[in-house]
Amino acid sequence: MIGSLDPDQNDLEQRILEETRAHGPTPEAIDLFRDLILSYFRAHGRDLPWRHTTDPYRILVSEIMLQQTQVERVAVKYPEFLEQFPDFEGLARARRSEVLRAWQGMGYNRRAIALQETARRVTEEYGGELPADVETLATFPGIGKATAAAICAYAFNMPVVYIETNIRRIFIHFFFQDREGVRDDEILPLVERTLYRENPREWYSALMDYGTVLKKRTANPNRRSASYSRQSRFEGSDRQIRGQILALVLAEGTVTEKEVILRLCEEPGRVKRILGDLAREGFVAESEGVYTCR
DNA sequence: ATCCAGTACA
DNA sequence: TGTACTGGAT
Repeated sequence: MIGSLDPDQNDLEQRILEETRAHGPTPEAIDLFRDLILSYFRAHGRDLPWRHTTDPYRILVSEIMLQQTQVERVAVKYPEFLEQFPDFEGLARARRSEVLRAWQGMGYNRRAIALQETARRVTEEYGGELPADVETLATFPGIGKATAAAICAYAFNMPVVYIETNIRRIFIHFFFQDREGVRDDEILPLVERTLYRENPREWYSALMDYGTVLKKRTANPNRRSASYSRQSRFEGSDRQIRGQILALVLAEGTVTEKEVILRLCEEPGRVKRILGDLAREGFVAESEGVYTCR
């Protein structure tokens, strides 16, 4: 049963909360915390497609997909995408329109362009081998500090220290119980101290799963993060229009600006502007008033 | 309404 | 430091 803790895990959680509340992140609290996260994972860890591989390409694809997209949706797209684009070379030489088509439904379509660009650079500049260090990985488009570190943990089992939303939620819950405005630079030393160095890959998988159950049981602790901010409305946004235009181009193959304006029922000036944005960002190419996606 | 294994750019 | 980016689930 997802979202439930065994009685002994529930007990562990209470002891950690009491210990940190009374004395802060003591060595004892750190030990109990590590026990809890690992015992939960070993009893209830999720069986996810990207946990059956350590292939750097496959880990990269999973991490890019998982940026701001729910696990359940990625779990559906991921195997399909890998079947169509099985390795760096296959993705590098694919048509952009095919990559975007395969990405449809995931959102944040620019990730697909960035991922293909990364695949091309890996094949052309790195002999088809994904570099195994955080600094180099962060030079690729669409790969920032968090994704670079995650790749190092999952593909290369390196003891990296990083923060993303599940990690943030867990550490705020356990170690910053009565705090507001918790900054990431306050959390990072605790990520470092708690890291299970015997197996970073298992440790970070375990953190992801505990973060997920915690979300189900508590008011989101991330609202007490300094980096928390609400996101803007989607309905009626440029983002929505962008998605609609791209879907139209992918469906039709080629469209004129006039056709796009006609089909969208939006302010013509707005549609023109967004179409221009999409062209600049490489989603579509314009030639003599006709837009296509190669 | 909220928010999801964030990144890039102003 | 703040904001745009996508779309679906709850």
